[in-house]
Amino acid sequence: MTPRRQQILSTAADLFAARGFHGVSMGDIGAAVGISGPALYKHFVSKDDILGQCLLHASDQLLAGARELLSDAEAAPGHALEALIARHADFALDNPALIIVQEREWGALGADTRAQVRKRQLAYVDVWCDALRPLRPDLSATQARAAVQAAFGLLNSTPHSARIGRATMRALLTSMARAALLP
Amino acid sequence: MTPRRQQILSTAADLFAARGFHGVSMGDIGAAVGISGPALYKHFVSKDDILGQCLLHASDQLLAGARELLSDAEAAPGHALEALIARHADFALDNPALIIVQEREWGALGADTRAQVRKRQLAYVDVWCDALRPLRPDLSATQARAAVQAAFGLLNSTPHSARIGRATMRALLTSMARAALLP
DNA sequence: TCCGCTGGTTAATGATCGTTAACCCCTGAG
DNA sequence: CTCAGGGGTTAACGATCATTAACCAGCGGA
Repeated sequence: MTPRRQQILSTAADLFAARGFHGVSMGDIGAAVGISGPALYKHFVSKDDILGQCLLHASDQLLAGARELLSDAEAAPGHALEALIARHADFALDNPALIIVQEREWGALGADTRAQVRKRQLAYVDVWCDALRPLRPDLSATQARAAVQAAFGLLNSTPHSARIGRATMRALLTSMARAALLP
Repeated sequence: MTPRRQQILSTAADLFAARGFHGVSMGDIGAAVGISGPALYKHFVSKDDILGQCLLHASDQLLAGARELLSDAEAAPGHALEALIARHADFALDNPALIIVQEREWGALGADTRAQVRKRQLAYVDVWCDALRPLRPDLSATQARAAVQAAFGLLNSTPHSARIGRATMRALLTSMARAALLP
């Protein structure tokens, strides 16, 4: 991927996170990267395409990171969930815009792209559930999914309140998520 | 407030939650309540006014509910936080649209209305912090705020995953929030 | 009975938006 | 040297939107 494309995607994610997909115009995105409106069509086929690439990229990163963690040999069953929490917290702290856009704008996607993103998101939740259920045999499968989603909500609250140093916030979020998920 | 106004506000909140403020037209809102576009101006001065009333109503309900709880005599310092958690969980389960709109669209408000909503939200966070800090003297004031925001993220995750019975979800969310906030 | 208000209607206006068209400059390979 | 194509530009088109204008039906009180 050319650096221009990456710059556009990153800038667009920031704008989408701040004002919502429909609240950002092609002119806004272009201006934010120093070119002007229609020039974006040299890099993306449409505005929806830009959003789609943002979300595909985000869900890809999360899922790939989680899978990489689990295939790393030292996955003592107790440490898998701990590692997932830490990795997710880092991602949320480093990419607040992607976090916001991913949880907010998936409904604005075309059916095809939405299905692709949805598949990655479900697979990501599955990875978490596989790590959680051995530690929480009291939870049914659906309850485990709901608990994982709630933990995401906790970890993803980062963008809404960033008045604390990054390291402190990381420690706070990870310890809260651990306490919320483990009995 | 006339019932028509309430119907419009509730319907608009659902639409805003589903497609975002800029993704909903006045025609959409009108059609959803059985009247047509411009008729809405007989009840609200503008589209931004509709959003503003939604958010003012939501933040008012949350804050008033919390204050009512605390003024109820039996506020044993340990039970205040517990009651806040339960009340917030109920609100989130009963008004998912208001929860979504409140955390998503406050940036689309005019400066004046945004300030009013912001004041209520900050006051609401303060009520929580006052209930939390006696139980967690290890947290600084800013850390306590961040922890409370994270708990909101957890409790507000309801709309994103409602595949579980209401009672079960309520029990799960409240126990997770309690575990996340208390040592 | 008449009158004014409440809550509707459709048509029109002006702005904005996504997208396309037509054109241009630069640069690097042959 | 040339010349093709990548990456820009501005102008124009059609759609959609928020908002206003003009009009109208029903109804409660003088």
